[in-house]
Amino acid sequence: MSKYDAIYAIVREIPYGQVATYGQVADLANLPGHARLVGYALFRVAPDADIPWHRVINAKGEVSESPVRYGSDHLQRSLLEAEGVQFNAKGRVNLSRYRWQKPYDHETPDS
DNA sequence: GCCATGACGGAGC
DNA sequence: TGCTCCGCCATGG
Repeated sequence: MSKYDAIYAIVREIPYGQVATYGQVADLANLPGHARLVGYALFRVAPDADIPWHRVINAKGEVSESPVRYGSDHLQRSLLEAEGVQFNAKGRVNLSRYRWQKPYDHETPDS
């Protein structure tokens, strides 16, 4: 699970009131394109670690959920709202506004 | 060891 | 904007 340690580290560094997409976390965790593993990894460790997993959402800006989660989506949304993240009528957030982005490193959105 | 599934992403229609 | 299909990797039966 060492490789996932990077994922946990990234998620753990997500600041208050901001969110990150699985793809973004995957990229920052040196796992480009493996967004699925990020979600899977979080699913396996979330309840067992002190990680703000509720700040990790999908590229659609919507809080992902699973039949097994059964209601945790409500909790995640509540936590995000408590941090100042506003949800629209479709239950999605404005990624352009709440998406977490590193101050300045090597990664740039575009040119 | 193989098969099916899954907190996703991106491209196509 | 919304839905569908494909790809990628790890886990569980």
